[in-house]
This record gives sequence, structure tokens and C-alpha cells, in this order.
Amino acid sequence: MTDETGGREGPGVAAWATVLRVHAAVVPKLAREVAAAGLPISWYDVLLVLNAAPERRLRMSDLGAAAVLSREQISRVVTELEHAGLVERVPNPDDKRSSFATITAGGRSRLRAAAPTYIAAIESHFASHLNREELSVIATALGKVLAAEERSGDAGASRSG
Amino acid sequence: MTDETGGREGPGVAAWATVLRVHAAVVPKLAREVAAAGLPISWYDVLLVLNAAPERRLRMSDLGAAAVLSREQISRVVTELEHAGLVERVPNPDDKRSSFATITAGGRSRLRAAAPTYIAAIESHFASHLNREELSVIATALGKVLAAEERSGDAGASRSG
DNA sequence: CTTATGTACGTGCACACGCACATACATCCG
DNA sequence: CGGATGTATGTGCGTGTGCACGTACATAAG
Repeated sequence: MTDETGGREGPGVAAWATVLRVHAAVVPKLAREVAAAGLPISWYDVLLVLNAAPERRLRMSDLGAAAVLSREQISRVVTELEHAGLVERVPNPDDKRSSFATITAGGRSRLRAAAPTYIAAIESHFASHLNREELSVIATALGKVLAAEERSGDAGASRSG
Repeated sequence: MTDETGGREGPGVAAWATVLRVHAAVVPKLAREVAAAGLPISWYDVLLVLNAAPERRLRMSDLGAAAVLSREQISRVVTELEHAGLVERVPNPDDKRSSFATITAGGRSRLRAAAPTYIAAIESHFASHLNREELSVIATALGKVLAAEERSGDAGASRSG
């Protein structure tokens, strides 16, 4: 056992490695295809979350938590979406520090137009290679990881506050 | 109304969404902890692949295919690693267009020093939330996706020649 | 050999992203 | 009420990243 820095780390590392590599392999393909359908993937992500939210609106920070993008990214994308008329910023009367982002009719329209392309791309580049049981296990298992890790916050970011 | 653009897309989209979100939640944490151990995660990735390669060396493009990083990123990271003395570029006598990247003794040393931290971080932020069966299904299922998608190449990337 | 086409690699440029900081407001305490 | 502390958001700046292109070499065609 002289050189075992690669291969014998256990099933956890192996599983994580596949997550990393699948992400790296699939994301660019989805991004291309969705962009070709007329929506940058960052726009799509924000519109999708907003459309699914209760009242179709969310505070910036909640949007950051629900979407894949960071808080700063959300702020900038929402500004872009505002200029494009797909989203509006509405002041929050109960807390004037925050504002709601609301999807507009035009935003919903654009989202609906792009959705079939996005879903088809996911099916084509990801889901079509797996059976229902595998998809179910992945969703459930990774859901547990998410629940645990989102609770623990950004560990190591700012010491033990 | 039939306004279901979020939630009723099927198990494939749901599973993919968890992959995206777990990636977004876990990667930054691993990056922090590995960086704190003295190695940027991009360096670690390259050293790991190189160390596991036959002869401990790989051509640039093979390195790009095996690692999570893009070809351009590999080129730049290898240059950084060279300056740090952790990797060397060796010309390929059989094909003078290409060169091998080889890990040095110092590189292996740095890799070994950081590996426990990296593995522990993966266990802590990912694997510890799952049982062996889930890890096994994830590795196998995502491995199938990888095999299929890597074969199909970068679909739609360069149409024009 | 000469020319045309394909492959491996590096790099300038523009853009995306996160960090750290600034601002506005809320809340708690005396 | 006035000051101190915490929260929600926006933004300048440095860094990381991919794209498009250039260079060097390989290989096929004549």
C-alpha cells in the first residue's frame, strides 16, 4: 500500500465524483439548448422559481435560497429581467429593506415558450439514460443531502458567529 | 387554469433539479475546506487525476476529458502547477503537437497532505447523509449518464467548421 | 514533395461570479 | 426617543471561465 490516493477512498467519494462529472458534462448542453430557445439559463432559473412561488413573487433572499444562483447573481439577473420586462420589483410594505420580485405576464409567456425545450433537453441528456427507480432514488437521496446541508448553512464561511 | 410550469414536469426534471441544487450547495463548502488545507480545488482535481493515471502522466486533452475542468482551464492550471513545482510538462516524442503533464514528487506530497481533508469534507457534506445503497445507485446511475453523454460529445457546440 | 484538411495546445478578450463593502431599514436596549 | 446591533439588498473590484482564434504539428490527397 504505497500509493493509494486515487481509487480506494470509498463509495462516498465515488458517488460524489459522478455527481461532479455529470454536472460538468450536462449543464453546458442544457445551457446551449435553452439559450437557443431564447432564454439564458440564469433567466430561466429565476423565472421558473418565481412562477412556482406562492403569489408568483418572492423576496430577493428567498429567491436566492430557492434558486441555484447566488444572492448577488439573483440581484443582477432580476435587474436584467426587469429591463426586459419579464419581472418587476415591488417594494415590501411590511419590511422596507426588502422588495419582492414578481413575474409579469410577459415573463410567464417567455417561460412557457422555453419550458418545453428545457424539459426536452433534460430528458434527452439526463433522464432518458435512467429508469424510474433510479430517478426516484436520486431525487430522494439528494433531497436528503440538500435538507441537511441547507440547514447547516455556509459552513466555514464566517467562523462560529 | 392550467398553469403548471413548475412541479408537474415528471421525475426526470425533479431528479435533475436535485443534482443541480446539491452541486450548488456542496461544491463551495468543499472548495473552502480544501483551500484551507493548502490546495485550490482545481489544483487538487488535476493532481488527483494525474496521480491515478498510468505512468502518472497524461496528455493535456486526456486530462481535460478525465478531470472536471475544461481543456482551457487544464492548460492554465497545469501552468500554475508547473510554477509551483508540483507538475512538469514533458514533450511527447510520438506526437510533437502534444505534451504530457507529469506529477512530481512534490506534487504527490501535496496531494497526499490534502487528500484526507478532501475526503473528510465529502463524507461530511455529502456521503454521511446517505446509505450504501443510495451511494451505489447514484454512482451506477450517473455513471450511465456519463458514459452516454461523453460519447455523444459536445452536442451542438461547433456546427461550423 | 506540395497542398489541403484535421488535431493538440495555448491565449487575448469579454463576460460571469463571488467577496467585501456600502446603504437602508428593522429591532433591541436603556 | 437615541444609539447599537442585526438583516436585506445593491455594487465596485479582482478573479475565474469559455469562446474564438492563432500556432505547430499530423495526416491524407494529388
